[in-house]
Amino acid sequence: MENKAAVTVLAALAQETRLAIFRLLVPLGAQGMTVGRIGETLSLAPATLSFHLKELTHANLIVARQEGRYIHYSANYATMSELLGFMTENCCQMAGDAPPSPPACCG
Amino acid sequence: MENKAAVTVLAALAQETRLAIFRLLVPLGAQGMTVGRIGETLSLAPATLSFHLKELTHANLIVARQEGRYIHYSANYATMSELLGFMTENCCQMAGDAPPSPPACCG
DNA sequence: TCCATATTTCCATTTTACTTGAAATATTAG
DNA sequence: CTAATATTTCAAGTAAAATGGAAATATGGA
Repeated sequence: MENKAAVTVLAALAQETRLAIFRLLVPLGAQGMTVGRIGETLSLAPATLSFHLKELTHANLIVARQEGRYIHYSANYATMSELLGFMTENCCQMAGDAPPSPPACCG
Repeated sequence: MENKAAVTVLAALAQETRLAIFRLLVPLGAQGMTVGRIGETLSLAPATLSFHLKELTHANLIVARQEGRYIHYSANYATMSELLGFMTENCCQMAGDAPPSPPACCG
């Protein structure tokens, strides 16, 4: 993952409503949840919800799947994993330099 | 780390200039870098840089240390580590439910 | 003290993000 | 086809973030 892509993913998660949506979807696996039910659960106006779903989709953090007349959104674990990889990489690359002590995130 | 704190940290990193500042500081360990040199390195106007340093400081991602008439900023590994913990926790808590397959970020 | 330099604050401007009602689109059921 | 429901798009308003010039503050050196 590059810098720009990381900013996109971070920006998508850096918003209370979107983080709530993502966290709601994560435990549900590939089945996900319909737009309507997400809106009910989090008390969001349809247009507001649709806006945030588009943001998360654009960041590739969630994925849409049509089923009947409903659309299910589910978390995309791969992107989350890539972001974690990017951040860990940045956090730990300094170990090669001359740091006073290795950062905690490097285990 | 709670949801709200996570949003603050994510928002601090979800901006190209701030992510660049943070990534610049990470390999330097506790010594960090002066404001002036950060500004030179990234070609930032003093007011712009100061604004972003404040944002990163508020998120507790960087720390200031005065040395002579210079101020050195350095990365705060602890916050980075907490954020990674928060995200991993969220990413992997679903393993207890009924997911089709464990997400990649859970190893 | 007085000067020079480093950094921040203030302020105004511009840009970008968020919200929501209403209209449009899409899909299924009858 | 028509009606009903799910979701998105449009448009317009409000709020928040980002930028940078100029002034203010702080620190060390002469």
